[in-house]
Amino acid sequence: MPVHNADIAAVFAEIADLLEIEDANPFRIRAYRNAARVLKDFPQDIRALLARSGGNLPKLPGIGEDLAAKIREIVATGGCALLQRLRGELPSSITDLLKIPGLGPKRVRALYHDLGVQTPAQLLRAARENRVTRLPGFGDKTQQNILQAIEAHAGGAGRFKLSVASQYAEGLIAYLRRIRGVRQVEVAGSFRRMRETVGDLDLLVAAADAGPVMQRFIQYEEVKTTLASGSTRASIVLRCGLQVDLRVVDPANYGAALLYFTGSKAHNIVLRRMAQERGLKLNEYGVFRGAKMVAGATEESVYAALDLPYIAPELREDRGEIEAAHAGRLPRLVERASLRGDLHSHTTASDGHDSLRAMALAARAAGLEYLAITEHSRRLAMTRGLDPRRLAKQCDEIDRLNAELSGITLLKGIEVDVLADGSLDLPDSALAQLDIVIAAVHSKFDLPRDRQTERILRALGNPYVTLLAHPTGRLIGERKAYDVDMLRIVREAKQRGCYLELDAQPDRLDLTDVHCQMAKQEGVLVAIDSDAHSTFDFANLRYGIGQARRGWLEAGDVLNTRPLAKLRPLLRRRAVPPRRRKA
DNA sequence: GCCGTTTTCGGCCCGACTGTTTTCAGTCG
Repeated sequence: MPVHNADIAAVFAEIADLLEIEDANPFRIRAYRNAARVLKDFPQDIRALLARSGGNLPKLPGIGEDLAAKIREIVATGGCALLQRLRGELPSSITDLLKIPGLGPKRVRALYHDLGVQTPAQLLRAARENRVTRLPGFGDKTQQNILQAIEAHAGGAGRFKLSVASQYAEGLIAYLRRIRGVRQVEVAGSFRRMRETVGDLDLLVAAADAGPVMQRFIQYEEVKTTLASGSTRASIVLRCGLQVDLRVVDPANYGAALLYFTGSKAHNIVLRRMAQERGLKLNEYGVFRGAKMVAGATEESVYAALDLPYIAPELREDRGEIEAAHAGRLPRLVERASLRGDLHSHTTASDGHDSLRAMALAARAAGLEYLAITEHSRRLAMTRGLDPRRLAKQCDEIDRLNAELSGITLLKGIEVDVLADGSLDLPDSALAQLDIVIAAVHSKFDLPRDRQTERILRALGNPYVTLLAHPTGRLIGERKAYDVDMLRIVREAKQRGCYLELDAQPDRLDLTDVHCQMAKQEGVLVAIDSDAHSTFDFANLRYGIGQARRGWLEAGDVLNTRPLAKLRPLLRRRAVPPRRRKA
């Protein structure tokens, strides 16, 4: 059973949970949580790394001798003696109780020791039988909140996709802006960091008088329940199940508050420590030397007080951005305005909703110079995928439209299916006439890792393939990524002169941020594509940009920031098989 | 458990809100 980075991270996360319930040293607990986070995001396969280096792990932040030994143990045995010991002392299922809002380690321990409660179901029964209130520190209200939280949890609120949360955020922002005295409104939190899903919305308002804002907020028409409501802070749950936290601050503190509520938590902790080292204190109101505030009105002022340049929200994950900022090596992140074209789109010829002409005009209106039309191929029958004859016909239509339209150039392409054995769904003769060939996996998601990887490597070996579409095939919250060795794929792409796609559909966002970083490190360009199936879908490019920025990509790392004249040679190089390229 | 221009010990981020208490522990972000 191969051990992946996520498996090691899961072991450390469970150890942290169990240690917390045992009331262990909080800094020891933090060390395990920190290690879990570092490993989960680590772009290279630790197991492979250990195998190559003869058991030597490179120095990772927050992982010292002891944790490195545990990583080796987990990779070698699939388990961890410490976790086994902890599970002997506490049932493993008890960590589920920690996920219930309102329950922390202290209460979970009391529930287990005094009532024998090990699972949410048992807790539900205990609360219904009125046994929870008998515990010291638990009152009627707490029992009631536990009941509600478990029932809400069963309803499966979970995390919301960024694009979905965005719809609710827009209505709320407009509502809050209309309140008298409100100067600024912004969504902070993971939403501002452009994470692919968000657990809640963190709204920040600048206003001299918080009272009216707090009052109006809990009166918002979509509020289902109010979880908390103080003088400057409140939490509500919308009817859709999305939790929204509001904080109102004075404009003088807005920057510090925005920084604080944007997070990530890990980023904030590092900043606070830096403040301490400089004899300062950083909190959500500002940077203080003693009682004197030295910064806080803007985020820039706070970073400057810590001798740092401004760090973009998408980078604030404590994945090296603070070190990079300190060394003056922050990336100049790609922006939506840098995109000159889009290399993946569909029309009514396959499963798109709009005509070739409509898509061309919409792309132009979205500020793009070129758009590749890349229908599905015949294998994907449910999308009415193209065969060579229909593909040739579409190429003729594209020629006619290109002659007619100005300000936009259509490129001839195909999103050709990669068959189970890695061969392609269309013959080379059909691919040879195109500007761009995108290879895509739409079937056989469950092949074992080696076969899935070999399949994709073989597809990249076809001399006409230029781009690998949505490389892991995941659908956020619906379908897991298929099991592939992404590093091998990235390196093969480099070798073959191919590129990887970041599909900007909010359901896909595939490549992930971590894989973007991997591609950059290996020197492989990424294409940020809408995969548009309608004229509206070009708006999704912003989510792709967000993901790319989280992956540290600069304009130069993105294929389709090139103007058409510079793009064509990059595509053409692949379109000519090496053996025919003689003088 | 990690870490080090305070270096092998003694630190380790900070404040709001709730509920159950009568001054604060627990939880959350």
